[in-house]
Amino acid sequence: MADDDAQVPDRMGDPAHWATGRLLSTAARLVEHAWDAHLATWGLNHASFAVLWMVERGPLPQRSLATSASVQDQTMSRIVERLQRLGYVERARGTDDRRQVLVSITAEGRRVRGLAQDERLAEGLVTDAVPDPAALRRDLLALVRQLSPRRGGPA
Amino acid sequence: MADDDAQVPDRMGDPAHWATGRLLSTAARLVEHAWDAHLATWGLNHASFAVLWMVERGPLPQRSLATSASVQDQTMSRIVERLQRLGYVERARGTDDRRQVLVSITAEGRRVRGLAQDERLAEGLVTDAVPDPAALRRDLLALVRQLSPRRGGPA
DNA sequence: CATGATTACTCAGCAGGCTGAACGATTGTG
DNA sequence: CACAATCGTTCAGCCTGCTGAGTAATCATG
Repeated sequence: MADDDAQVPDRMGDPAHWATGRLLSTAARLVEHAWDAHLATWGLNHASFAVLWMVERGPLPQRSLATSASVQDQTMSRIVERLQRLGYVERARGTDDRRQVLVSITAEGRRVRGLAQDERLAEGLVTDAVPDPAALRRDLLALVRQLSPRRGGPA
Repeated sequence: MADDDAQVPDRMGDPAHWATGRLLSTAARLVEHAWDAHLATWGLNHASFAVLWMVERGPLPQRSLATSASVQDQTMSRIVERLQRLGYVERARGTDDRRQVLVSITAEGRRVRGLAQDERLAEGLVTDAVPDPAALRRDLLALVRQLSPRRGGPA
């Protein structure tokens, strides 16, 4: 068996032969990795940076953060816990609905968020490598819209 | 503060305003999730399925699997360990180079891989949602090629 | 042949994802 | 007011991904 291929045949060593889903996952992971390397300077990563971005305009319920980010509540809970440990956000019980946990950014969190922000780097990671960034955005957006669990969709 | 927006302002609730990297990560995770739901029938997921696909043609060193999949050796080690636990692959020390661990597929592994294969489902997840799947593939391929750590690049 | 560098892999530990189960606060209903 | 249903969050546990550190085999060099 395997009489005409090297140890790692082109068929699998070359991404050109991968299924599109695998291509998508790998590309995402590579971009994430590069972006995380930048954010690590302030103890942040792609997930926690996105949270800081969301709460910058004002306190939000943790559940809202999870929904917007398309992750489970449990996942968001740990991300916020870590941000709190770093001193970048605070958590307080909601006043009108005391079930909620309101997440608000601290002064230090706002400062760090501003420092970490680097549109040029972030977008450049993708746009510098891709022939048609606008088309890519359009396709990714279509994917996210299509696959996001729509609450109250076609009953 | 926050005098003119609802609890979750459009600015962050609507993916159209996200950075491209975040769009990419989210799209990848949503596609992965749907594909994993299918593979879970046989105890597989996107990572382990890819390994079965790679070793189907013959035994390969674990390191080669890691490199092809663009993950760390440690990550691949645990994926293979789990596949071994499921009885889908076997591990054997290399004969010529006893540092290597050669991963080979079992009969059961081959059978399950065949059952789990579903090109229509896998590709359809992406192509059914996207205007121009070919352009998406081209852009993702460019990203992977650009960001993959090239060993022996410009010295 | 002995020594040191390199290679292949494993172990320990952290973080982001997931599911399932529990818990407290709120809301609805009789 | 008591009680059940619901909502928001947390806890436990699993998998994938990462880094850092360690071990064993191989290779290169003197």
